[in-house]
Amino acid sequence: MIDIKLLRQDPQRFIDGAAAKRIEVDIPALLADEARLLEAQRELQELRTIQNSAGKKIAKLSGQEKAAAIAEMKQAKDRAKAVEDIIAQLEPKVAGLLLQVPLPPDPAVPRGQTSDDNVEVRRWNPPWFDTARPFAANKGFQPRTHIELGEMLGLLDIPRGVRMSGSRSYVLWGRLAQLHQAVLRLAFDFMVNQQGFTPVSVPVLVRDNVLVGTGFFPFGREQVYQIKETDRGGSQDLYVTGTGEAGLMGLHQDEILDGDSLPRRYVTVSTCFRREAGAAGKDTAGIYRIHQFDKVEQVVVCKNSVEESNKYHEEILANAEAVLKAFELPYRIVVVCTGDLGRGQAKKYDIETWMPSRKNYCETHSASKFYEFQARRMNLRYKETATKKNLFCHTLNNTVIASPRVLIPIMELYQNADGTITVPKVLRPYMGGKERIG
RNA sequence: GGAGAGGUGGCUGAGUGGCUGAAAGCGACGGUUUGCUAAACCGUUGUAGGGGAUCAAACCCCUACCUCGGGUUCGAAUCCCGACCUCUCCGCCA
Repeated sequence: MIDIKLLRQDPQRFIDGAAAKRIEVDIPALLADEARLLEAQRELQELRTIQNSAGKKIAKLSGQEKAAAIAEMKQAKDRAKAVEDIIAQLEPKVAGLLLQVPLPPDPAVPRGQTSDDNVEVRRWNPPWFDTARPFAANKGFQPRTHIELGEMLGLLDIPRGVRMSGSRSYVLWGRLAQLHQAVLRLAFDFMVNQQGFTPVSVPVLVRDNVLVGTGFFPFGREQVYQIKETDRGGSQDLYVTGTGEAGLMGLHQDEILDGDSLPRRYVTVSTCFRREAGAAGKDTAGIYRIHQFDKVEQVVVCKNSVEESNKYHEEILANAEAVLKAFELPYRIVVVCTGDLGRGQAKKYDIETWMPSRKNYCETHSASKFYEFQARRMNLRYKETATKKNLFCHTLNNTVIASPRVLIPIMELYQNADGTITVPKVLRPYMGGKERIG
């Protein structure tokens, strides 16, 4: 959520920002409604002042004087009632509209329409694989896809996954299931042991307000699995989170943190669920776009400072890169263009890892910077030590690793001519020393 | 699932219709005292919105908030209804 005061001061900035993000929102209507609401609130406040002072008088009066004062007070009450009705009508309207206003992108973010307009900032290759050359030139044989490899080895079982749970479901068997865990463990341990992030285990079942707070709702409702507890007498429905970010951000909802305790740097590993509504027919093969996966996610909650936000944005990006480098997977960083940015994001880096079967770099990570946007929705503040003022925090998040998607480049890049898969060196300690699968 | 009890400020806890944004204690912060520490003493100490003053802050005024929503009343932390949440006991299950 953006600051309504800033919107009043400089509406054009927000109108331009929404246009750059290709998001429709009627800002003039919002401002008009908000002005009417403010006026009504001011009037109500005046009426309350009258009521309050009259109330105190009445307590001291008696007889006819008292009766007269009471009659007068009744008038003020009736007028107040009318104004209250106006407020009751406008307030939800204004709040709903305000929730829709996007955070303007950083000025330096490249303007563009779709992900095709994202701008590459750098790429990295391990010594043994150059993405500029074909696979066969790098490894001396024609590659198989991760699906072919997985089926050949009997480790990736899509039919049984589909039988149990429908499309976009899968089963990992044996050493592939172990590799999946190894990837997560390494990433999690790296964040905790090397980077000093606080490990947290959070709910993946959350209430509506957590997802409104993180900015997924109200627009992402159809992407989220819903547990209809209200149908069976429950007080609230629950939602199954699509990322650990939700639980980590929800941690400090409605809190005022001690400024000296910032930044808070959290990491969690959680199973993530996504409906993938509207993605029918897209990426249907294999384990690229699936309904359930596991992800190590990092979140930073820092002070209300653009410099700090920028610093931690680079830091969480570097953390993810460090893990990919440890895996020796070729990747590139892109800056996501304005048209491809989410409503709440000021700037976003995607990390795209090379996938031979797709002959392209494909998104495996997404590092977002929100400034106050999420914190306002979450009502997440801190007390600044020097001024004792309560300020909204800044928040950022990034994937550390998401699996099984990252198993695609691992399987395909580490495959051997005979269809076996070499285990990346850093993962072997998590695989009981195993060097090769199959 | 059955039966009870209860939700007041950072915390503990008083308060059954106007003088209560809320006693008292604790904690925190500032100060005095002190060789240092501790103790003692004095003072300050919620949040949000609006208005005024100001270059800006400090500052001043108003309004709202005693879980939430409705109701009664001229007036509600206090009375009534509903919701939500917490705790205890029993049962059931992991």
